[in-house]
Amino acid sequence: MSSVVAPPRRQVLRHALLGLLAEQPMSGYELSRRFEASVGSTWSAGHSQIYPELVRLAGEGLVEAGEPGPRGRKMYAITDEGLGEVRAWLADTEPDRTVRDEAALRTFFLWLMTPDGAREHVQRELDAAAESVDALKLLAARRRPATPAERSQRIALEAGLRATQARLAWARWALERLDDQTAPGDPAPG
Amino acid sequence: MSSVVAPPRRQVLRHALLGLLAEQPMSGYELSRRFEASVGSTWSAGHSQIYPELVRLAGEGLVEAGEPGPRGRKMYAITDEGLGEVRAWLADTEPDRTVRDEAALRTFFLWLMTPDGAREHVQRELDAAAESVDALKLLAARRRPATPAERSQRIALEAGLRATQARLAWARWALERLDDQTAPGDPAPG
DNA sequence: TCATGACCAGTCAGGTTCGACATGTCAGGA
DNA sequence: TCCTGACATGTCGAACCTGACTGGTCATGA
Repeated sequence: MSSVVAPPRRQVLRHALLGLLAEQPMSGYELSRRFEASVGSTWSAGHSQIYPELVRLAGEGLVEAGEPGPRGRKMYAITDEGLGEVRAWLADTEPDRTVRDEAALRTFFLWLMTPDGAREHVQRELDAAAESVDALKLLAARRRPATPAERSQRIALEAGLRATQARLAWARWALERLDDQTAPGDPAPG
Repeated sequence: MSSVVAPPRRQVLRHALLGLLAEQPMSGYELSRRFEASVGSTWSAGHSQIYPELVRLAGEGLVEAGEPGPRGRKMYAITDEGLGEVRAWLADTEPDRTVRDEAALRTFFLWLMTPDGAREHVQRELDAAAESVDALKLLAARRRPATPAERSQRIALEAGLRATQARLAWARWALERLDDQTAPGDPAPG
């Protein structure tokens, strides 16, 4: 019955771009920096992925490209159709809840490391989390959000902050545990 | 000076497979189920990725394939070289700390959803987190870990549990916040 | 004047991942 | 006996993603 030509994949990137453009028109360069700074904790994309995607999006009428400006800069604005597309994606499709986190994966293999290597791994996790917590707190403490978009971002930021704080607490806990394991077993109970 | 032929990429999958095989020999099928059940919260791979990778690994002498058994089942065992390879990966390479999490990404675009849609999104996050917390707690409460591998897995599990609990708490917080936003603004202070 | 570094846009090869398709075995129940 | 569902392995095309390379503008300061 159906001669399905193209089984569409997830296309998270394009919808993320549309979502960012829904806030305000931006150039590809700006988009790529925003991607890192704003949604970077949940998704990532280099400019080599973003530029071609913007061209595709423009070809489909989901965004509109302006004339090249100062340094060859091209501004992209979302169209009504594009806005409809993100909204439909958000409303009608379920997110893929599989998470990719290499650092966390490695923790499963702690036992393959030397005792020092294991401690080092967890310590690095701790450092990375601590740094990230500081950065997120700084972001969160900025001016209080004024627009709906900023309010959403504040809520999303809070998710990242809490997740990272949990990771930090975990790393401290894990370090203690590793030390206990290295220390002589079965100390006499009080 | 250097005519670098092949810039090696991350190859997380192969090392994850080696790590799982370091614990005990397994078939591809078992590996693919283990992948989901054990490290599934941090990485994912379908069998269509695992089978060819095992063949490559065998070709490089990092694992050894046994003769096909009962239902065509093939057991794979890690070799000394393979063990060296995972260990080197763990000790000498830094993890890529970029995380991919589509559900979290969507939260940045809460403002593009209808009020009901937004609440629904967060509610689903809450439900998913609650379910995941239950599952992880069940896993964590099993028998106390006996082998080094099990102890590592317990520590890794704890990371997942804490992260998920943080997500659950966040979802509750976010729901309240969304309700406040929908409610009439600026209630007179006490 | 020249060098640096941020800004800005792209292309391309090659590795990675996903979904669909294909094939077959074996145990248990209807 | 037939069916179902878990077991078990595999291929393939298309989409996705990364790193490296290319080419250019503009402001600042040495």
